Amino acid sequence: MSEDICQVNVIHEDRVVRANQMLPERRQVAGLAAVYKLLGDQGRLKIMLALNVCEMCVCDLAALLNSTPSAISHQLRLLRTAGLVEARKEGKVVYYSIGAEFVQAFLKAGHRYLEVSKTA
Amino acid sequence: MSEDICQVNVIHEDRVVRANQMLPERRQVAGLAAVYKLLGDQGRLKIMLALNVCEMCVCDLAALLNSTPSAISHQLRLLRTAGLVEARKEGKVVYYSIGAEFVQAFLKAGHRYLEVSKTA
DNA sequence: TTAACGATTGAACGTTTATTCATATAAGGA
DNA sequence: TCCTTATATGAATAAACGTTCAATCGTTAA
Repeated sequence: MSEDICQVNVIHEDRVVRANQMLPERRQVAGLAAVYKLLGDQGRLKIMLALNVCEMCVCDLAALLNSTPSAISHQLRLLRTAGLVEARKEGKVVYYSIGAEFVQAFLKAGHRYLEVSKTA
Repeated sequence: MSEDICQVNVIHEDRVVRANQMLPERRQVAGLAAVYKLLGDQGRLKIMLALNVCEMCVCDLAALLNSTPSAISHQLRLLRTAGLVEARKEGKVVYYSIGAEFVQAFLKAGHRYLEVSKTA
């Protein structure tokens, strides 16, 4: 009867140890995954790509995505909470724009992917 | 009684038109979102970060993620179908590694994010 | 003040998704 | 051959997710 908690039979312990040392902390991986997840929805990704062109209000985005202001607003709240977009209010209208510089690095990686997948 | 199919009141039609022209085709946005979505899970992201260090077998990854070979195998199948990883069989052991160059651009964007979020 | 509009919110619904468990395949060693 | 090990797979369950609908808030114009 083994005392191991983990039943997995590690084949290459050296690799596991090395990878484990290279991995960011749990919290950081979680934060990074959260960003990817937000970009991993077609609607939200379109929003981000659109805001990368120019700032827009909720109605504009709803028209662009052929969706409803309510649905868009829900998505924007998620993006805003994560700091991916920021809001600016002008009268009744709320304008949204890209919220942090690092976001563009993600979108740039996306564009590279699109070029590759085009030629393939 | 309006004939508009879309009930949304577009405020800045010029912006909507411009953003619409800049957006990639529907299929491409979908493909890109699919990649982000795959990276948007903590487990899969860890797998990708680990494979970016060195190739590993299913058992190694299971040990690293403190998970089961079955769960890992399911995730690897998704990553493999999307071309994010590739498999190499050697005897009973299957070694997985990063499947395409563009993947590294995504992970690099991720690292930039981690640096920013550290200082913040 | 009232009405109209842009935006937000909360609850409910249906769908998608990750994990688990049991089973199956495939390869090596006894 | 039979048993063990490394993966893979399918079905089932529970959690997470996106959209919808109805209601609400805040602002501007009448």
